[in-house]
Amino acid sequence: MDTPEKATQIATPLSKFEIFNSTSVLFGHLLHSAFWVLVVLRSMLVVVTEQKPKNFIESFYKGGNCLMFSLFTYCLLDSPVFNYINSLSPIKPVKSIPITQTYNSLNFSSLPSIFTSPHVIAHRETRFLRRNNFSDPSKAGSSSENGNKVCTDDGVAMDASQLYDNSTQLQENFDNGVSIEEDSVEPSSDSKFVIELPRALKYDCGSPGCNSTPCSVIEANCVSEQAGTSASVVPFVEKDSENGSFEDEVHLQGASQIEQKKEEVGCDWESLISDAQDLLIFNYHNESEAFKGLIQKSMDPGERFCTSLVTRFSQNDLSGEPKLQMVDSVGCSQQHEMMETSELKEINEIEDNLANDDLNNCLTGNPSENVNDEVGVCVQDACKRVPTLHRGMLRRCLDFERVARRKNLNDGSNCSSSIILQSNEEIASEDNQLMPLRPTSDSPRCILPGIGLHLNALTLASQDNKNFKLEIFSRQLSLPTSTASIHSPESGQEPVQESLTSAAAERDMVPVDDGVPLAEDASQTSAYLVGEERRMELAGESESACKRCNCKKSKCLKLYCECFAAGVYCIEPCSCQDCFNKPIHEDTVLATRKQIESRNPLAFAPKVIRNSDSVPEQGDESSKTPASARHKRGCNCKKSSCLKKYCECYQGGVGCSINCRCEGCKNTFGRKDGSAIIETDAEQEEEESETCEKSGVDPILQRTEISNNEEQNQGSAHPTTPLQFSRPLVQLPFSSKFKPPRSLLSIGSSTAFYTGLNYGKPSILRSQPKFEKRLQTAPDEEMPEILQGNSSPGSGVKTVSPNSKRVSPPNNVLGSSPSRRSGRKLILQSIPSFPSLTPQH
DNA sequence: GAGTTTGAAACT
DNA sequence: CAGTTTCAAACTC
Repeated sequence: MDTPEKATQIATPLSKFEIFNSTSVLFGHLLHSAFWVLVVLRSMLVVVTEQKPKNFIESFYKGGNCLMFSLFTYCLLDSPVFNYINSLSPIKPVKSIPITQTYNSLNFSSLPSIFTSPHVIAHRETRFLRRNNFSDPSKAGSSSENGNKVCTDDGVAMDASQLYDNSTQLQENFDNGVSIEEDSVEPSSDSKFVIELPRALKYDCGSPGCNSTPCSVIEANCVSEQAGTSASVVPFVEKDSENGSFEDEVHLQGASQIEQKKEEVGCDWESLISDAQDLLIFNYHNESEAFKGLIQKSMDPGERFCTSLVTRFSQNDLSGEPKLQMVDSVGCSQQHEMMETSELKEINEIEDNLANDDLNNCLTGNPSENVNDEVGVCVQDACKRVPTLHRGMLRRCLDFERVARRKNLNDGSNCSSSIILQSNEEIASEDNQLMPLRPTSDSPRCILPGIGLHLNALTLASQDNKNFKLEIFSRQLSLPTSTASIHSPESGQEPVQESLTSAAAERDMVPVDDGVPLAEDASQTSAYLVGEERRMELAGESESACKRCNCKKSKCLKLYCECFAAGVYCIEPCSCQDCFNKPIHEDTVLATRKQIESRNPLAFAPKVIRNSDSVPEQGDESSKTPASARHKRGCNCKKSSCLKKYCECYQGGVGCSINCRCEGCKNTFGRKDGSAIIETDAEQEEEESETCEKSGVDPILQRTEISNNEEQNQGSAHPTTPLQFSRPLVQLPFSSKFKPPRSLLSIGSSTAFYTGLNYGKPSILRSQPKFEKRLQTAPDEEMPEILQGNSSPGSGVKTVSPNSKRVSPPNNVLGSSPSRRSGRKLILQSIPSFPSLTPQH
């Protein structure tokens, strides 16, 4: 180009050389186009013919036409002449990579494999749409994409030279601050279609989330890393398609690991797939997908995440219960096969987003840098991990109720619950894996909750309105934080917990918000799951929450067994003997449970009731203290003076009440006779300190309790079930006996509780101040009524909160915010159970 | 970890 | 409903 001749020619507007050059380029493009058109046609045919090369295609393929063409193309493209032309043309070797890959794929890869994974297709498709619209943002992703591409090519010996060239070129591009994308894209103007494919391929590597500014920055700095991350996405997909469970991989393996794996597995194959899939997109009409794409296009990167989620879910709603299936598919291979393309797509998408976002967070080291993205990630993350959560939840949280439901559902197409249960056993091993994670970090926890929730959300969504779904997801946003924490140690634990808690609480709310009775199997199941998820979270938050019995004679089928009482199956940590409280014996467990409930409907109800009513007895301070809550039946301590955990009141972090028959009560949380509190300053201080911790929460709790109280009357046996929803009592409370540390109890329980007024205790005037306080803090419409009720002795309104004991950890305080008020009622209903650990087998 | 204490749960 | 027994957690050493 620098030759004298060239220089002379420059004067002329269009020299022969240029013409030739352009012509050559055009020719090359035409060849490319032709080739790709062929490929597309083939792909289409394949799709049409049920993804199998048949008849024409097969003959064509076998006949060598394709091969011939490929060879021809390859020769042309690889020939010195073409190379020369290429060197002159704006189209850099980068572009040739896809071609090469294609060539390889055509010759050596099996067609079927290409189309086997709808996930991938969907995956790519989405990207495809996005990229087209966001040329700019794509730059950011492009770098990674290119990087990924290079990686992909690594596996191909043939392309070694080209790869080298490409790499060099890439490097140059980066050095110059110019993304490779530009090079490849620019030419696209000539033959858009041709370029499109390569680009699509790139997209595979790129994450949708990369559109965000942060991502671009990151990519610029860390191309290689990004590439790796992006690569990680693919493995998930593959895994999914192969095993039906990719979640574990994701969690267990770091992004880097996955990356490596991907590379090892077969870059070539992947690239091929990506190409083919992109092509397939044309044939694969997925309404939702298209819709999604449109939305994404129209939206800003930041907003896109949320919107996409919403859209996604809303779509799911419309489509029925695809999501649910999707989730289930994890545990149920059968369904996996049945999964629809749209579902798979969604999953893939989510995964991609998650992976990318996570990566971004990691790279930046500042997860919170891009709030929008983060949020999106979180949500997506939650979605992504749904399966995993399920497993986690399944572990131990299987509520007996669920089991019962499961039976009912067994036949049904709606296998959500059943699947979960089944998966329980199947996934036991997996769960175990997860377990270890808990202690180490929040990550596991985070994951679990999110997933479970997600599933629930999905289930619900399919059945109910979109709003509901939206809420769920929006609530799940909190989870993301936790997720982020996983990647970035920086995030404090508190935030995570908080997020979790809030998420849990909110989740609980979900069912309620819907306002849809959960009586029906499906709905119930979903609601149930939600509760379980929540439990899981709680469990994760505080190990103490985990039930670990040591039963020797009760076979864990009596309330002696904490696990059983809590409505969870025994797990490995348990030291029980002859344990029947396992999924294997679900029949027995259910029967026993029913029997016990028949005797005492409140048997599985939370023992501690968070109730404002209790206050009267104790006096002003009580209002501040956990004393506001009361033990359902009261203790009967004789020797412990209610100062040890032998005392259920003390254990529950609540003061003794009139209901207690204790002797020599010295309960620091509140004595049977309110006077006691006043007597000891030390005690007061102690209580106050505790109160302070909870002070923020109390109002809310009270409110919630109040609201609940209205519905529940302990006088009736049913109060236990929060069940406005018409849920059968049995299902309700799974509760209970969660015995968290005091602090936890006092605070956490609030969300889950089902509160009621204490048994007809005479209300004391002293309580008045408390009431006032309540009113101020929690101006609920219901409050006044309740208060009145409280004031009237013998009102008989009691609280039965299934999970009263299972309160969320102290950290929850933060998590619980006034904003949730509306949801609280709902939460109570859905919360029935407790978090459990891994299911044991 | 073994033994004791304790009080709820279960039984009569 | 009260009394007794059984049971497993809580506690102590």
